[in-house]
Amino acid sequence: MDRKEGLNMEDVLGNSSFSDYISCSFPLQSVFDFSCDGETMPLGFMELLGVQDSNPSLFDMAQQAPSVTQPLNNPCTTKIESPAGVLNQPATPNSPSISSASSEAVDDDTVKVDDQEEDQQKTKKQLKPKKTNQKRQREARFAFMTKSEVDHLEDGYRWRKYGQKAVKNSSFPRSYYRCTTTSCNVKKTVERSFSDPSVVITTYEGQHTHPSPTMPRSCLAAGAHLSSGISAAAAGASGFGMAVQRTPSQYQQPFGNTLSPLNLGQNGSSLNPSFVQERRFCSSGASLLKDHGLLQDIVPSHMLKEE
DNA sequence: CGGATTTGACCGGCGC
DNA sequence: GCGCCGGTCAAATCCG
Repeated sequence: MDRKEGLNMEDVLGNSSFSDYISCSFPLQSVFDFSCDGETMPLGFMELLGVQDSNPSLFDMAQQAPSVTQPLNNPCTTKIESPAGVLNQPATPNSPSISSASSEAVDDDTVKVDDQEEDQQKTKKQLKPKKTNQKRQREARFAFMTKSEVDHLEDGYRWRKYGQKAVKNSSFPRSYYRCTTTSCNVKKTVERSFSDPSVVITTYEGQHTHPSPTMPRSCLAAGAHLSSGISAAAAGASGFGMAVQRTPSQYQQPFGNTLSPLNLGQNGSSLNPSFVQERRFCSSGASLLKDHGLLQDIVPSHMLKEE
């Protein structure tokens, strides 16, 4: 839709893939690296990403954190690229462009959507006259990369695929998903990196208006407990605090537990650190694996048995 | 049978 | 103005 975003993406990527971009373009830009093997706690991706507007945590820390750069396919590693870094902007994690843009995008849209959607759905069914004047405003987007063999990663929410398109400059199609919960207009697109087919690029758009159907409170607490202030603040403040991006280890290449979030922001220049949180299951994180009750919600039972 | 997925058509925005 | 492209719709199909 917004060509701009496509262009932004392309601007960001150039002719290369996200992975190239991530691993090459900003090797020294604020990168979180949470290793499961070392002393570092396996900080859940969820917690890392669940950052909202005025919340300083993630991107603030992204700027302050020591830049530990590791190869993309470092085992059991979560990387978060600072959006500021991503766009090669001055390190101003709390800059107005970040917070204002994100809140605007979110708040505006949630209001508009109600309004427009009604309108829209009435009219659309009669041969889609669609919106007239108003440019459609898009929700803030947030993309990240996951090294995974499966395209559609479980994230605790239920998604319905509503489209698939071939992507220019890529031999892999892009899939479009929408949250199945009524009144929740979160969307996500999933595509594979052209240059590195093992990398899945997931782009979320919008905010869930409901808790994750598979996310128990205890997990949130546990997540907050596991990680320090960053996660607690992040999970609490985020509209997506309840969202869970799970990446069942059994889906992934043993060496490929890599997630590289990219915040695309509302228009590419402003960044919205809203949302998705990822809870990852590292082989060493036995405690995290205990909650089979949860797992059963999102992981087919036969997979659990295989563990 | 109901829900999810597939897939071709359609639409709007943007660049040339 | 035109063509390209991303995003969405919706009928057809699949699947449990």
